[in-house]
Amino acid sequence: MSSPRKVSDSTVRRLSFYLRILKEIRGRGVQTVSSAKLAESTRVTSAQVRKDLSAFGNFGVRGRGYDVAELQDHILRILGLDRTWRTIVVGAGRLGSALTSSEDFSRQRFSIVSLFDNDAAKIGRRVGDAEVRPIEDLERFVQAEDIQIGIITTPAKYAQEAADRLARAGIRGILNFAPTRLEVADPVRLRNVNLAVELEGLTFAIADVAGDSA
Amino acid sequence: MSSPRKVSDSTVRRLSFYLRILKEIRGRGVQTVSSAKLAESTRVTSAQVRKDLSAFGNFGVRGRGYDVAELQDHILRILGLDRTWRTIVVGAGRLGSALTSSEDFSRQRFSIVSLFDNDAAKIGRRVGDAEVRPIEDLERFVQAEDIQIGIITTPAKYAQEAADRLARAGIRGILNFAPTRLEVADPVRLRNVNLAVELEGLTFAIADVAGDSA
DNA sequence: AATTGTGAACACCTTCACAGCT
DNA sequence: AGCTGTGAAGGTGTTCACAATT
Repeated sequence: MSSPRKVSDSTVRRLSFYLRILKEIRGRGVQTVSSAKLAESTRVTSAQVRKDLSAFGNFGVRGRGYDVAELQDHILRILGLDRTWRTIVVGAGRLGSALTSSEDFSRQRFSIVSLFDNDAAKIGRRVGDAEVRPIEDLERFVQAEDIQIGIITTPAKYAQEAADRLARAGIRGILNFAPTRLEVADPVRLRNVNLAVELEGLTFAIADVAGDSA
Repeated sequence: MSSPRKVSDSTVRRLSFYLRILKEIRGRGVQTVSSAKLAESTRVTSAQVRKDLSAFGNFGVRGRGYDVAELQDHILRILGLDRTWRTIVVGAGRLGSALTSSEDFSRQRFSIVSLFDNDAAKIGRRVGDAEVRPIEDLERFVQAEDIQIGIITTPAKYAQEAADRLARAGIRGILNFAPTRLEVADPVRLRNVNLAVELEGLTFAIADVAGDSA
């Protein structure tokens, strides 16, 4: 619906935070919110909030602020959360299983439909509502079940193969937790979460005298 | 050891990537590496690699490049990985348990010594080498066992209490997986990993026509 | 009176390009 | 000849500050 020129990753991340605040204050029955109030709750400046939002439209009313429900709907649509995303997890280890059962996913509009693994011992096991299937069935399953998102939680050595299978099957986005750089061809979107990098960022900040908490 | 003025978060993240590449090529017996080679493997420019490294010292040799083993040692020290970090997990749910057993942690210099939970049913349970203890024992344990890092994997509503306990006990850094903004006072370092934000960043990129894969 | 939307200023980060060292 | 280290240029993201609007 929207067609912004270029939106920074930081802006998109902040939209997620605004959304969380909006949900909370909407639950308290508040009708209207100012950029200053949103800024306070998310630890950014009010100008930042207004710039972020104005990249997608003029959602506010001068002198009054933003309508909470309306703004929430706008951001949901911008982030593509006005629909359910059919998702699979590749790698049915502890992390994959934990994510599958996580409330973060089910409470949002993400439905984890199945897990895949190459370990015969895990096939058929149930994790929440999903079942673990053999990796060989991945392509067929993605196409038959109209899966849009794949989450990779395999060991690093299998992650590229997982990405290739997902890409071949026509997946639209990949969230990669394996500690390795993946190659994916153009229409597929890739996002990485690397736990070691986060921990090392923390030890750097602790070990060093410099830096500032975030 | 080093005392750089100000180092950006992006630089620190890239150091983690360089480290991974260095480990790999060192394993292959390579002695020397150029910024161009490091850049190629990590998808940045060679100038970026040199700038990142030069913030901490002159590690390279003009005309020759960087000594692989030496550079690895430097980065390990910079990131505070030349020691073992005693760590606890607060929230012994699926995610906390998965992280505790994760190779990412044990393979690096992180030792997860114990988990804490407020659910009586979980107390005493073992996860890998660690045992789940009651949350009330946290402060005493952190001090007695000289714990430096706390990982929060509780539900959002308990996360601030967990952070307060950790801070009170004198923890040095917190890695927070709970989807909420935590307040921590000054000497404590905080880093957040928010799975919902990552997923929403992905759906934004898919839903929208704009953007570029990363 | 309050608060948005935004051009301009500012700060930060990345890339260029080359002098300097081996 | 090859490659680093870095000042300068270029680019991107953030904050300021104020005109516009209710």
